[in-house]
Amino acid sequence: MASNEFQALQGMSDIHAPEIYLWHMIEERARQLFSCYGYEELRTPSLEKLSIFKRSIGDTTDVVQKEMYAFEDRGGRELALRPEGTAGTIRHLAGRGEEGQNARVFYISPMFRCERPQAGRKRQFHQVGVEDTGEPNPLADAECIALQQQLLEAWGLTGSKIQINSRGTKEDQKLISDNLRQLLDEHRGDLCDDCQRRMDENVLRVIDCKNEKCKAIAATLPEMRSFMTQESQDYLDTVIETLGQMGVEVEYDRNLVRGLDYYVHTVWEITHGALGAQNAIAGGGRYEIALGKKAIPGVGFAMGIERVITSLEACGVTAGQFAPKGGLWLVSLGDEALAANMQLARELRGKGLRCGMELAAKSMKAQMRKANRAGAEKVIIRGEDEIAKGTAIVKDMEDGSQEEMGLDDVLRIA
RNA sequence: GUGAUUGUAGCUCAGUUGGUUAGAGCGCCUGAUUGUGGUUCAGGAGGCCGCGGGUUCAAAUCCCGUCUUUCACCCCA
Repeated sequence: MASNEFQALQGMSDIHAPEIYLWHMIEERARQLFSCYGYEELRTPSLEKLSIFKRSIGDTTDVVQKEMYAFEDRGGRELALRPEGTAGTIRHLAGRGEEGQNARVFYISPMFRCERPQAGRKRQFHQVGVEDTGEPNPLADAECIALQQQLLEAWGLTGSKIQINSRGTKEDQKLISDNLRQLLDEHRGDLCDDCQRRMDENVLRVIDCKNEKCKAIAATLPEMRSFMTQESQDYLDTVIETLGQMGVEVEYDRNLVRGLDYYVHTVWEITHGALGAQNAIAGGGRYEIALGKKAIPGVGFAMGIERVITSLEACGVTAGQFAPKGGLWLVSLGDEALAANMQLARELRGKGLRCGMELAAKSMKAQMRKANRAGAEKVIIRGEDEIAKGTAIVKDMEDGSQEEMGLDDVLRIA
């Protein structure tokens, strides 16, 4: 049915079986691993004040300027659907005072960005992310990256690559920007239009521009880290060294900067070859976010579930592997048996068993076909004859053998 | 937001230079002697040809608009 009437909005999709079983696996394993690291789940509203995003993500970023679903509600309040999870999480933690300054929380939630859809880019997409608040500490950054790596392993994802870099402190960033602006000034005319704009708004973005000319110019510049204090450089080295000791392989990328304003020090990105142009399955970094007077420092990451799924499929991990299978199927013959079997099914299901049955009077053949299609391991046949005798026939769908037995025995076997 | 691309049965797709009742495979339903699935055989149901206009004696097919799909730019997870 290709009619628009029944279609979800552009760039949004209904997630249904069997794919949903992959989602379940992803979410279950994430919750389990996060718990091992002492993270607790946080569910914040999808809708927030627009100002929350402007202040944390950055007023001039593309995400805020042209990708958000922002609107006025009936009371004239400026609101926006969250384009990412960190802002709302920090809003929540900031309200918890001291407790929020040293917290570990994770979320698994839908995010919204009003962009043109393409491979790996939906208007409603889903992220699993964590935030670990606390004063800057390279070990915390390393642990966060290691956790992320372990999560990928738990999902069965292989072939991903972690790239890491540092943006330095806020003070370093001023120095870096000033220096870059000065060095780039003579090349200004050779830069692409976007980068000419970025020169004033956010010079750092010039460094990771994909335009060939810009790339060539960027290659002539000194590494970003060379403009940072020794302390900041040591910070990055410690993160990388610690990860090495933990057996987590990362690749230093001198041009990685990432687009959101709140990042300081460590930033990283995980990419996977199975993806298209949008090849990042995850991104993360250390940040400092000031919603009130006091900035909240922390480190965190977010992973795009849809992109993880694409990558998993390339690794041979499919939804079918996690779909429920087996179970029982109850076959009834005659109205009386149908009514009696409703009660039997209720009992079996109450014991935690998967048990299907046909609720309309259908031929035995039709019921058997359904049982087969449902992948039932055993079929319990209980028609009028069996009810009169107080028995049921249990048939093994694998080898076709069957046996008539008392109802009590049926319950015991099931 | 820009550029390209797609839309025909539940699914995957055919459909000749516009020309009769729009097809296939898979799936679904019903049968092949009484109450037994998968394989086989026979039969059957199921389409506003995305939607709205237009051209024409005639449109799934040509033109315009619109929505949608996919991909890239841009941006990011």
